[in-house]
Amino acid sequence: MDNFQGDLTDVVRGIGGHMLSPEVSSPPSILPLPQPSPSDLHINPFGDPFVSMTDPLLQELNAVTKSSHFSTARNNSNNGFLVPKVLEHDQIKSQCSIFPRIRISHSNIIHESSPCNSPGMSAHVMAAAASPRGIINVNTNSPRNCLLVDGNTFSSQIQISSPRNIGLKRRKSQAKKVVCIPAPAAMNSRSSGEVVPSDLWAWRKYGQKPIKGSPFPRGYYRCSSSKGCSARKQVERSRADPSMLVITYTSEHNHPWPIQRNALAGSTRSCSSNPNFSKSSTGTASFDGPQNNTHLPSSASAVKNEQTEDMELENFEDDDDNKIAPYRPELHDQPDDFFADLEELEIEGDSLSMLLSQGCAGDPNNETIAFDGITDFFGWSEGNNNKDDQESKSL
DNA sequence: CGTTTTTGACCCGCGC
DNA sequence: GCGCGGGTCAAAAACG
Repeated sequence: MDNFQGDLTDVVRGIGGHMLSPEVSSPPSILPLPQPSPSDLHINPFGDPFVSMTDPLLQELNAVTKSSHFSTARNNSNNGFLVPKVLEHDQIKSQCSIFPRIRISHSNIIHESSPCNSPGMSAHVMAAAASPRGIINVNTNSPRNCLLVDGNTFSSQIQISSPRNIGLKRRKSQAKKVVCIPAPAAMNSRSSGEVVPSDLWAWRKYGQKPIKGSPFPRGYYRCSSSKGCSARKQVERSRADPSMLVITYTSEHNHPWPIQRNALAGSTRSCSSNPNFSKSSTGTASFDGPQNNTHLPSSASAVKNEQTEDMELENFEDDDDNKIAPYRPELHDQPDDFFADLEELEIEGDSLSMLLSQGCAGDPNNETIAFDGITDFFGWSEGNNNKDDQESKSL
């Protein structure tokens, strides 16, 4: 058996995202972010061609990065700014193993309050876009898009690789979106001690394979939110940096955000490990429906809309496999019980609620957004360990 | 009971 | 054509 089997089994419901083609042997080049239209500026900071299938959490992250200029005047210890440094695929090195706690100031600056001392840390977003050659290189100097940072600059590297790698056939030519995220161990873990980043989509694991050359196995997940949904994702640890998780999204969701997470039984194995997935009185995971989607900080939901717009700018059409009608998430106004639900979350110690209460929900008066909610939401905060530990013990 | 996870087997693409 | 490696299937087990 594979000694590492447990490493990825728990990594699921993960972050939505950005892509990059793992098929590309050489590190993808860094792309300049497309210049968004004024209206887009609030939505798709990364110019993610897969926005239509991005998970809300990532979108939120995008929103954050977008709304901020990712300045990195400070990066050490406590006051360093958030540094969503996007590294080259498989070249992720020396990043914090833990997603930094992020704070968004009113001045559009993201602060990093994590112990991470690496200027580049956090969201490693790699986007793969269609390119005739597989890799597109673009550099964005736009303060808005480019999270340019070097030294103490903030680096947000967006990697774009073509979904259709030359020579690859159907299966391998599918457009892929790769997201690289920190994968702190022992967080949100199950018996295996693996991290379980969560998102609003319901993912069902359908396979796991050891990958040659990598000590870590790759987990295969498909969307279980809707039957017939072709959305899939692969989760594996970065070879270069085991502390990082590489999530590859394939295909798009052909349905709106799940109204309810179907899983009530088996899913709780992973879902329950995340305290942020509070259960409703009916036992339904809190982040499971369109309404719940809107429960995300406004930055997230707001982003969703416009990202969809940007999506059309990207190239999915070059691959037959991509001829999926762009998924257009239905954004709803905050439901009446929106804040009621938030309270529920807060009661359960959900940092997400804190995040919302601190301004992410769109309160312009709040100067700082405790982005801790993101990490907690993803189950990346150390606080989640407790529950996980408990769960582990029970297993 | 319904759903997910686990895991060995099978299928497929690719390089030789 | 063959072997390798990656991706998927599907049955059994686990879970609430």
